[in-house]
Amino acid sequence: MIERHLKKLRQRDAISAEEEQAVRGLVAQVIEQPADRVIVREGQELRESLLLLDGWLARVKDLPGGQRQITELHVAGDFADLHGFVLKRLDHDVVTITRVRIGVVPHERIREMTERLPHLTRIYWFMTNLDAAVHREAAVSLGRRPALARMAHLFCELWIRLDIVGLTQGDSFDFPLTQSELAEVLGLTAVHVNRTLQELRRMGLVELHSGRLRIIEWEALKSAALFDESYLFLERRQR
Amino acid sequence: MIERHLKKLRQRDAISAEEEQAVRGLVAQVIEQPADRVIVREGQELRESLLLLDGWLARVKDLPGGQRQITELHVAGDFADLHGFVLKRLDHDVVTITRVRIGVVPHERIREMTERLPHLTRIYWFMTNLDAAVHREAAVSLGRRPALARMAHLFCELWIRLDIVGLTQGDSFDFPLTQSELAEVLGLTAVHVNRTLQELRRMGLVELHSGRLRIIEWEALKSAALFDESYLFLERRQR
DNA sequence: CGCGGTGTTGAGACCTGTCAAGACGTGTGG
DNA sequence: CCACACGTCTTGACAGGTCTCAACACCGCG
Repeated sequence: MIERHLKKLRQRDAISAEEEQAVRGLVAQVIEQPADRVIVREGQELRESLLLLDGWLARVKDLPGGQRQITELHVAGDFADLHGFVLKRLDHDVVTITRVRIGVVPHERIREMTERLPHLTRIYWFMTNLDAAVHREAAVSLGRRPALARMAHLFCELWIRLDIVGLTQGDSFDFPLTQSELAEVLGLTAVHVNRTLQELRRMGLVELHSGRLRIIEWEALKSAALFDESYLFLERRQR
Repeated sequence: MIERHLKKLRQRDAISAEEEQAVRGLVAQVIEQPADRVIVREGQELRESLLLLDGWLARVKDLPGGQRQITELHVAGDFADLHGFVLKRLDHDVVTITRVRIGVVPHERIREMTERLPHLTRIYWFMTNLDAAVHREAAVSLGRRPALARMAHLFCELWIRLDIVGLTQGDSFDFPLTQSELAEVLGLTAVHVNRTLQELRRMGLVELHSGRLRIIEWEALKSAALFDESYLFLERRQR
């Protein structure tokens, strides 16, 4: 199941046999968690990071007053809080969206990797920077794109990210978020998410029901979103 | 002038004499650039990163249609595009706000550092993750905070970041952005920035004229912004 | 003295939010 | 098997924050 993670790495750079061994050796144990659980709390002292093997996670920032902003969604293959390795605590919670399987990676092992494998270290450094690039694109969405384009953009991004790790089937994929959770990602209210979703459906671009998202018109969806995938750094090259 | 950069590092972890030497050795040359110049273009192949020694930079993402989102502001001491070292190209432009002095750091030297100095490498890894934490806080602002709080929050953040590197004087600091540029940071229009600024002034929280921002009521400004500095990771600890 | 960039103001439109109620669906217990 | 409960989704009416467009004021600079 760590295969998905390796796929994600190999999409961006070559991984040697020795490095692959090191990656496989990172996971100390595999645990499961049910849906709707806080699994890492903001500020908590960290000794390990979480490699998501299966299911969906979200990174959530709370505001006094009960509002929340989901700053990133994570799917199988993502290192959800690798940044915690150097930050030592997080500025947000990590919560489960669905039931998940997680590989627990002790910081001790990552640290050992940084002492021994500089190239692999640079790849993981790259991965946290890719994460930041996704944040920046989200900032553009939140700052400048109207609701419809914002939602369309998210769907495009998720399609590509899931496709890399083999989690799309034909023109659709599992999409377990409720409309309220979607609203927390998009910086909208649940009511407006509902109406925007209907609009996307009425335009014949996507369909979403019972936890499954179908992209009907990929090209039209992309242009509604003004989507340009270059911020996902899909090219493979020496890092 | 690289002292400001060292200050910023030392705020977060101890730097040994050997590491300090390495940091000083990163800069190959110092160049100057006038205001309002694009100095790194999105997508451009990178062989060096830019350490800002003096002045202000912005990282800008363009949308087809001419809209722009500034995803981060940089002040003296910031490594503006350290993430470019592993990304190899940027997903945004880097532009000058003011006249700047910049230390040019060849990637070759950073790479050499990653092979030889794992602890310093982790510190720089930390710095790019700090950058991402600032992005996340910006996402909360853009997604959830109304204009007034959003602007107040930015002013609080800048005050702290400038204070770390010794660029505040009393209750004020140089703030060279035009209202249009401020709008590009905040995801607002210039007109609304103007009105919001008047509101903050009318409330007696800040004053801004001729490129200088004065914070009149720090506590009131913080609470108007719901500002909590913990996302800036100001504590010093082993990384 | 005129010009271009910047800042300011007003009126009206529009997108998104708020509040409230009801529909739907699925799991639970009687 | 039905009744109910709870979360989720949907809908309507209305409010409000922010945008758009347009005009004008201000100011430093050539």
